[in-house]
This record gives sequence, C-alpha cells and structure tokens, in this order.
Amino acid sequence: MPRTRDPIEHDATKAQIKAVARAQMAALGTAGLSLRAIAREMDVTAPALYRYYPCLDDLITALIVDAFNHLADWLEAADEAIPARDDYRARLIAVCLAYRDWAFSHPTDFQLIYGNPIPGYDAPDDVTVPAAVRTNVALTQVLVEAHRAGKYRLPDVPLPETVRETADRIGAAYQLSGDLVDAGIALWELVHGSVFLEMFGHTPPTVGDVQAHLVRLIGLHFPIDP
Amino acid sequence: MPRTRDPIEHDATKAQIKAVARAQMAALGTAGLSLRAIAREMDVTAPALYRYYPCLDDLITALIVDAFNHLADWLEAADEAIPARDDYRARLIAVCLAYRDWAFSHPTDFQLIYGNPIPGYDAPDDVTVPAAVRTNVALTQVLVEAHRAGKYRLPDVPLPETVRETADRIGAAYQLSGDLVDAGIALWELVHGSVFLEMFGHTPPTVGDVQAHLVRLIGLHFPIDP
DNA sequence: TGTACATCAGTGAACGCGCGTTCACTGATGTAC
DNA sequence: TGTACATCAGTGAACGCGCGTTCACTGATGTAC
Repeated sequence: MPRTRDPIEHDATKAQIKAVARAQMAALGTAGLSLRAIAREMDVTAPALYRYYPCLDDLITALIVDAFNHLADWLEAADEAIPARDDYRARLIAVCLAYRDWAFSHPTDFQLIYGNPIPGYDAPDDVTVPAAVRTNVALTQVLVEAHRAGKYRLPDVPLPETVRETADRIGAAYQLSGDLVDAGIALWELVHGSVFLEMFGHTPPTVGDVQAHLVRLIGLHFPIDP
Repeated sequence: MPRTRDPIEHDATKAQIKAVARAQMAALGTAGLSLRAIAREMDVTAPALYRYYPCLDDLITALIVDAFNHLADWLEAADEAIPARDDYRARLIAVCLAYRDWAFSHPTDFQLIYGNPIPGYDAPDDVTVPAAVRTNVALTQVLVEAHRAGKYRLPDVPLPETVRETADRIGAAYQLSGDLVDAGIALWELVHGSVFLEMFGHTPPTVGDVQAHLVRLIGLHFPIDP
C-alpha cells in the first residue's frame, strides 16, 4: 500500500552523488549532466539514485544552491581574512578577487549559476534566490561599511528617478540608501563582466594580467580613502 | 568513383537551415540544437541537411560567425546613426546601448557567442576570432576618437606594468596606446557584466531601470566633455 | 526534335548510442518478542 | 538465544524516446549531340 517512496536523507551518499555530478559537468558542460552517467561512475544502477533525488531536476537544484552558498561563504571568508577591519580598500579588493578566484577555481559551478540555463530545467526561485542574494550582499557590504566610516564617497551624480525608486525600496530592507544599493550592483557588474569575458576566452589576447587590470579598475571606479 | 560529396552552396537553403536552427535554440537553449529537429521543422529528412553542412559542428560554427558579425554590424550602425560625429558622449551611449539591445533582442545568439560553450563543440579559432574582434573594436572606437579630439581624458592612474606590456603590444597594431586599449576593455566589461547579470535574472529585483542605471555608470566611469 | 546521359537534392532504412523514469524484485540488516 | 518480521538500499529488465551519421537509392532536371 505505501507505494510512495520518500527520498531518503543519507547525507554522505547525497554528497557523493553531487561530487560525481560536479566532476561530470566539468567534463561535459553543465548541459551534459546525466543520472545514468553518474550511476555508472558510482558503480551503481541508475534507478538506485532515485532513492536520493526524486528526479534529475532536484539534483540540479541542489547543485545550484550549494554553489551559491559556497561562493557566498568564499567571499565572506575573504573579507574576514583581512585583519585590519578599517582597511576598506584592502577588504574591497579581497572580496572582488575572491569572486574572480572562485569563478576560476570552480568554473563549472560558476557557469551553472550564472551561465546559460540548462535546457529542460526550471529553477524553483524560493530555494535558489535566497542563496543567490548572499553574494550580492557580500559584495555590497564592504562599500556600505566604508561609506559609514566616511571613507567611500558615493558619486555625486544622482540616480535617475526610475532607478532610485526601486533601489530605495530594496535598500530600505537593509537600512541602505538606494545609492549604495546601486553602487553595489555596479561593482558586481564590473567584476562579473571581467570574469565572464575572461572565462570564455574573450579578454586574454588584449590584457595580459587581468587581475591587475581589474584591481586598478576597482580602485578607479570605487575610490576609498586610506 | 567520386564518392566524395562536397557540401553545396545553395545559399538560400543554408540561410533557411540557420534560421530554423536559431529558432530551435531559442526554444531549447544553445545545447538543444539538433539536426534531426531542424530537418523535421523543414519537412525534410535529416540526411538531406548533410548536403549543406557536413556535420552539426560546422552548422554551429556558421551560426557563431553570423552572430558575431551581426552584433558588430549592429554596433557600427548604432554609432553611425548619430549625426553629430563630434558628439562622442552620445555616440558612446549609443554603442553601449546597442550592445545591450542586441543581447536582449537576440538572446540566443548572445548566449551562443558569450555564454557556456556547447558540450561537444570546439570552435575553430581562425574563423570565429576575426569576427569576434570586431565587437571589441566597435566599442573602443568611440573612446579612441573622443580621445583624439581631446574630449576623453584617460584616467591618470597608470597601468600596472604587467598590463601595459600586452596592452601596448596589441594597441601598436592599431596605432593605439595601451591605456586606450585597456579603457576599451573596461568599458566592454562593464556593459557585458550588466547585460549578462540582467539576462539571467540576477539584477531585476534590485535595479528597476537597468538601462538608465547603465547609462549613468558609463557617464561616471568614462566621462566625455561636451 | 529526340534520345542518351550526367547531375544532384533528397529519401528511407539502418547503425549504435545514451537518455530519464517505472516497476516488481532481492537480499542484507536490524528490530521485537 | 532464537525466531519472525519489517525495513530499505540497490537490482535488472523494460518503456519509449531522440540523437548524429552512413549508405545505397530514386527521380526530377538539365545538357550534349
């Protein structure tokens, strides 16, 4: 009678499945993920995996959430690793370079969360969005603290009305001005663009040392007093 | 005896194949492309397509080259559409917004050239790179002309040695300083990052009017005298 | 004008492959009495 | 200490599917004499 088979919670096995899945994505691209291939690699039959993930999409969701959280942890750790908490300039660079480092040390995870969506897959926002937001917060946080300490001056060009409106509303939830929210996004866009172009080979011929190039840009566009 | 079947050059049919391929990618993602599905859509058997493209990869290459060239044409047209050739500020905004417009009006092509690589596919550099470079040139061009006219002042923070080296070398081919080459890349990174984050739904909740946000940023970071 | 021939776009069957998912099952392990 | 039973991770066969590519072929069209 109880024909339902609730997914079980053997965390070790689930972790192993995810590890193999990540390795497989690294080899074949994010769209190359396949339950049967994972099972093969684990020396197990494909149906066995259905005890852990009710379907392929659920596994993908788990991988995405993991990746978002791992990136956010990584950024937070990079910030906290700077001992002089009032050296906002160093902290800003550290966080941005951590973003870049993570992307290049986990290219598959990076493509999974920020690249082309996987063909048949539809991400459940309620699970992925909260994890995704953490990255944005981590990047903005240093600007916020530097601003509070009076060391980061916001650009004196006002936000367009249409931008200010939403930015203020979002910022309110964190007691932030729309200007700071917008600056955080701008920072993210710059770093993300640099990383994405480099990752797929669009920058290398022109810029030798992309990291140094990026550090200079951050200093130029988000100037922080010593 | 002549068992070889050289691919034929019926341009109209090739164009139709590519059009159907693009539609299919739009529906199923860049990794969802399939010769059989294209044939089905065209009311033709799959082997018939082999008269036009010797294999699937060659079709993908054709789509990529087309996309790069189309984007570059689009950018150049946007620049040329500004009648006041010495209004560099307007031209810069026009080109950058054209990049954004193209990405959103041709999302599949955009993902095809700048997103995750297609699993089994390996792009032949000799064909794709020249087409890809045109975009970079189009974006940099306005900065270059504005600089020559004395209206765009390069940042007075010098390039790091490691960056200057390559940038100078590349720039030499176009009679450009490394600083200008680097500025062109920086502009591209900013615009690209903004577009990419927005395209996959990472910006919308925080910035209402992304276009206005981007225009302001370009003005801030690449200031051009009137 | 009529015949013989070459060209060649497209066909249809077949190849061997991998995929996600279902289903009834086995067989080891642990628990209750 | 020994028996009866429940649990449940994993199996193996099967479903129906789509894929890229090959091959020998057909049949309409155009050309040469």
